[in-house]
Amino acid sequence: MASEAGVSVTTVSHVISGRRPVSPTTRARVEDVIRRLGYQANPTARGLRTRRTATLALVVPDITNPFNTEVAAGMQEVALARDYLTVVCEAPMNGRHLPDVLRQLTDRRVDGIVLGRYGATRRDLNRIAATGTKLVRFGRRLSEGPGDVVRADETEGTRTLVQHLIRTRGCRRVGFIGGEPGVEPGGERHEGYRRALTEAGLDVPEDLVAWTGFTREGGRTGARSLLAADSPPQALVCANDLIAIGALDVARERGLTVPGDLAITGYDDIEAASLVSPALTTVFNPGRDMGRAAARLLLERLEDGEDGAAREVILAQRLIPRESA
Amino acid sequence: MASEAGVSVTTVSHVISGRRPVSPTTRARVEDVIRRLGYQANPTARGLRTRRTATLALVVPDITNPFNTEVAAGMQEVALARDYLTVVCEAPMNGRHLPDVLRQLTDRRVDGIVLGRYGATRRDLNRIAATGTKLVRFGRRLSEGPGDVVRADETEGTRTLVQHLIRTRGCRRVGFIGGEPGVEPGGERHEGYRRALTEAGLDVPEDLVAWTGFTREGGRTGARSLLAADSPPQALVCANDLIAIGALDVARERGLTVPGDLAITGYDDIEAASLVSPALTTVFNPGRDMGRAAARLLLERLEDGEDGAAREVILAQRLIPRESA
DNA sequence: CTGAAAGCGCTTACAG
DNA sequence: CTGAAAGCGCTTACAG
Repeated sequence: MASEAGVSVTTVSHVISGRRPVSPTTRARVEDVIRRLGYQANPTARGLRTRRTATLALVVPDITNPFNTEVAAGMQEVALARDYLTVVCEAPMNGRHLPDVLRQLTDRRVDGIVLGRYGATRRDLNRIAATGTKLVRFGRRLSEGPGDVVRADETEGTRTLVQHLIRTRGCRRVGFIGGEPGVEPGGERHEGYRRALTEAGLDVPEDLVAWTGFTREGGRTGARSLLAADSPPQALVCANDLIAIGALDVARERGLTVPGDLAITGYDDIEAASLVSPALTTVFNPGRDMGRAAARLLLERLEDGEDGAAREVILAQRLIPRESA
Repeated sequence: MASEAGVSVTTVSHVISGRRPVSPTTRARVEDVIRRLGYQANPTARGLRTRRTATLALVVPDITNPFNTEVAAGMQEVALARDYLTVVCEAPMNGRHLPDVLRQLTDRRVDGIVLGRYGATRRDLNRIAATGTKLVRFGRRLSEGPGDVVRADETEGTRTLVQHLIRTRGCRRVGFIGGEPGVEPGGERHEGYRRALTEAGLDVPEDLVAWTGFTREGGRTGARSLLAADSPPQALVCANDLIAIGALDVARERGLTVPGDLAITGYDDIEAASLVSPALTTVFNPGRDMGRAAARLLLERLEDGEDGAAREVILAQRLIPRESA
């Protein structure tokens, strides 16, 4: 390549990187040969020298979860534009695969890791940090370890949803079906529900809150129990879409029209949310935006000389009004 | 590392690779230091020498499609066991991003590419082959270009599904709603439908076949038109789950019970298939198995000295009997 | 059974 | 404005 253009490899390197001035004529000649030969610097050799691999990794508990793939797509979108490759790795929750996968990644010298999952221990995080690999975590607070943080505002998302419910349907008795007790993001979503009711001057009816599980079955159980209350709810705010689909089942079995007799809301906007009948009013979790934000945080530290304190980016969620509320 | 153990880097390299005998004592000493230091050979340096990167790439039109992520998970499962990394890249169908993404991948010297999408031109394929990168394609015939092929037997899958329908529900008038005319895998699925009817000694009712689109709306249109036939169908075989969900909508709007008045089947087993009411009887596309098979084909050529002619692996599909038929 | 040395293809001080 | 050379950390012929 260098000999083709009649210059040294040094010069070729510099016209590609732009790290030092090259005379216009030389530059033109080299660029011409580059184009003609379709030359592309060997990333492996470059990586050996620079100790950079130009790759970002996303680690998730389940690569099959659509939210996670949205995150991956968002990361790839910004990474590709900066000539970084995005790799997605699955580290199933069961059996603590996470340390192994993280090790694989740091051994391969990826430049940055996005931990799109819960369940990393402080030790896992510290080990990553120790290798110098840049880190972004999802969903947890900044204080809980090294690395930048990206998260969605679940509380605000639920608050907006419940406001919509109150405004459009005029409900006054509003119930809540959470997931497993104590498991996030159930708590944050419950908090948003409380806040919206309080702000609207409504009671927060303790008899209309059920904690079951983040599943369709949990929704059925929860809905049956809340519908049995002395003064049954006009609306059911469900902590995720699966719960809401279970609540829909119960409404159908009771012959209740939705949203006429009973309004129902979900959360997450999984594919099925728009496929059930009536289609679910829900909140879309901005996975793609979170992926974008995470990649940007990484790239700023990797390429733009950012070296300040850890940062936390909180993204707004988007209300998806459909038929069920 | 080498100095720690009091041996040359040559020896360290050989105890790791096992490519030449090392005396038991030396080996033990080196292995001890490796363990103590948590030493791991730098893959970048190794790659520069061996011209191998120990990475496999999966290219898909839409990383968000659950089928594609299943494929990725299957690839990763077998790749990880052989210390290969799997990277997933999205090349959207619109705008011909594919050549760029492919170029990125070959520039990075990935060892193998799995093309999990339709729409690659002969030229794209030849370009990959020219770089020496191993290639596996999905869903097209062997004769259509270089590389090994993995595909699911869609015709057989539909045949099994329709046999099930006939056997369990005793239907004699069975309709078919396809996707866009001429677009695969609609044709293969239609073929399986025809075969099952013929084998059961039933008519293939030309007036009960509609070609619409692979969407819920397509299903609605198709179902309305077939239900208007002089002698309406007892069952509707739909070319995918979305179409079946649309058919379900129409059954509900007409007050038909499913499967009592009308049996309905889907194809693919998307998440929503088990979430709608009644749950869809459908066929599961073995994405994970296809990913596994693809990675194995690649690894055989990369690591096991396989250098024979192109191979085609055809995987069976799995019937998922649920409520709708 | 083991080691010294070349070389993979870059980047980057150093020199001019 | 440009080039010769060192060096990134391995693997692998070559030599003993």
